[in-house]
Amino acid sequence: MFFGEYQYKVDEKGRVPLPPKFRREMRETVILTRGTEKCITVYPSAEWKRLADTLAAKAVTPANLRKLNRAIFGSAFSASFDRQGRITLLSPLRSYAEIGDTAVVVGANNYVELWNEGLWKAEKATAEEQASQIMEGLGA
Amino acid sequence: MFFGEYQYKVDEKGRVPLPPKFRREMRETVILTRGTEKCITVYPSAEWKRLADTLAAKAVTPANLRKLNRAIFGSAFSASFDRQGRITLLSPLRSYAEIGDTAVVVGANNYVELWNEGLWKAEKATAEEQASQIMEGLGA
DNA sequence: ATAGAAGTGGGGAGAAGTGGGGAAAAAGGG
DNA sequence: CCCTTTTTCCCCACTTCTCCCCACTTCTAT
Repeated sequence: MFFGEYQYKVDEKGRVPLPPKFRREMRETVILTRGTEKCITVYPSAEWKRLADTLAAKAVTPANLRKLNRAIFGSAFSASFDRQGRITLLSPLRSYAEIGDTAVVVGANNYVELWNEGLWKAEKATAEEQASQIMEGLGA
Repeated sequence: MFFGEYQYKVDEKGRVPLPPKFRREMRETVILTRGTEKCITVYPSAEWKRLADTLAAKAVTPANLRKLNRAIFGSAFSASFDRQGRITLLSPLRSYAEIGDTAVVVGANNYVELWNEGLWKAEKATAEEQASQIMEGLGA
């Protein structure tokens, strides 16, 4: 389970450390994809396989499945940790998420997201608002 | 069950003791999050898991679930007790709750809150006022 | 009065964050 | 086809911070 929010520097080579707690849950290799929102999503490879299978099972026609495959696997990249616990972000992903020399690493249960600092602030504000509304509804 | 109000010093390293009675109910690890009001909320890990599950179950769409995940998991941090019964507050949480060199520890049934002294006084005043109004309404 | 528990403070070992260098592989041009 | 240039990947080194342990003081209860 991934949780917490951490800020790291991205060096000139596009390397970003992940928090030690996260590394321990990600054996060696991870999968990076474009998030639906403007961020990079990081999956442990086991979780990624599970997700891919689930999606494939939902495709109703072969043509549909091929399209899905292209979308899913086409924009996925694998990355592995160097001895310092960093992964290297490929430039297409990095520019998509608008990540410059700073990245925010966010744990989201069974996956991890990488955000541009400003974009994350905005997203976080709306996310917390929704959450607190739900909590009100729970009578908590 | 947590109740009572205690005042402790926060040392330079951000460490705060919790009352011995509280420690006994929190085995080793606790979860710290940003409170809805300006404070830090401390959950026993089991309690937090229950809360997280309850919230996540309220999601109606995948997009909604992602947002909730960010709010729930993104602002949660784990902490454990040192041999003196203290936990260390991470600076993002600490600055959010405006906790300097003093913290008020408040028991609130199944969780615990950490407050800035002044903010707590203000909150307490309004809380007591509202509570008595509510009790009137209940005929208690 | 004394013993135990709790509050408070500081120091040291180890881990984590950050930046740079060099070898191997890949790409491109002659 | 070979040589040159560039890029990628991996390893190393330095600094900072975190975590864990120890010590002292204060309070409480017997």
